[in-house]
Amino acid sequence: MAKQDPDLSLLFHALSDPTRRAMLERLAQGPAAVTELAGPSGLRLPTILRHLSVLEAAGLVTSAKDGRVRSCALNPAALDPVRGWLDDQRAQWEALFDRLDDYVTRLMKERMP
Amino acid sequence: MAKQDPDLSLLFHALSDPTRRAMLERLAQGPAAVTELAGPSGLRLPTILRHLSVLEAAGLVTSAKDGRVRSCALNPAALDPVRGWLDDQRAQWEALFDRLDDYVTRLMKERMP
DNA sequence: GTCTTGCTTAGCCATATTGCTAACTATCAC
DNA sequence: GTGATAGTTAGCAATATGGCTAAGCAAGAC
Repeated sequence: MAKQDPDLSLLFHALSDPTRRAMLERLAQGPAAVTELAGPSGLRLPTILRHLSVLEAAGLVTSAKDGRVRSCALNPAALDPVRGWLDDQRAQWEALFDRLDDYVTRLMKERMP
Repeated sequence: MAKQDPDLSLLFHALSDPTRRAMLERLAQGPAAVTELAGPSGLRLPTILRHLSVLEAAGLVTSAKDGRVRSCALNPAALDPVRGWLDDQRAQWEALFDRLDDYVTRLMKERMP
């Protein structure tokens, strides 16, 4: 058990901050400039820029500069590993609970034949 | 855009650490004691205990002490908010790309009638 | 050119996170 | 009771995170 899946760590960490989730939700409405992304957050631009760099490092967002405006957009494929991990976990968890269920059922039969 | 969804922040933060994900994966095989949970990680018990408390704070794991052994188990419902958020995001992202697609299609038609 | 706008960089501060060791408590085996 | 086992608590150190201000730079407006 160790430091595998750095991607997942980056992704989950990027998603763990409400400001960053709000930025993603804003971008789900369409591309936006940095100032627009800061929007109603009340945070300063440098702060937003750091959050943006976290989102970019995780691959969730891409941005490009057009003139003096940086336009930011979602990278829709980026959440795939997250979904994959969640699906795997759920599958394993369900298998576990099925096993526990079987176990309990067997116990019941043994005790109440 | 603000500090809503403290649950989501706790959950994503709990999932952002590979050690904690490994602990969850171990628990997906069945309940385990703390020492067992530390297992091959090479980390000391106090460290594991802190990770455990993060997982419990996020609601992902429950534990109870039986004699001198603390037994830990998954809480399968805990990931639901995460799945919910991901599903919402995906739906919005798809809607966005459909809109962009329509837009491009319309542009093409206007230019190449 | 000059000014404004939009972003960027550098650097500071407070707090949180992640690891550790050392010392303690509580149970179980004998 | 004695001793081993399983957690637990307290506290330390290094680093990461999230916010800020101040100062800089580049593009567009005039």
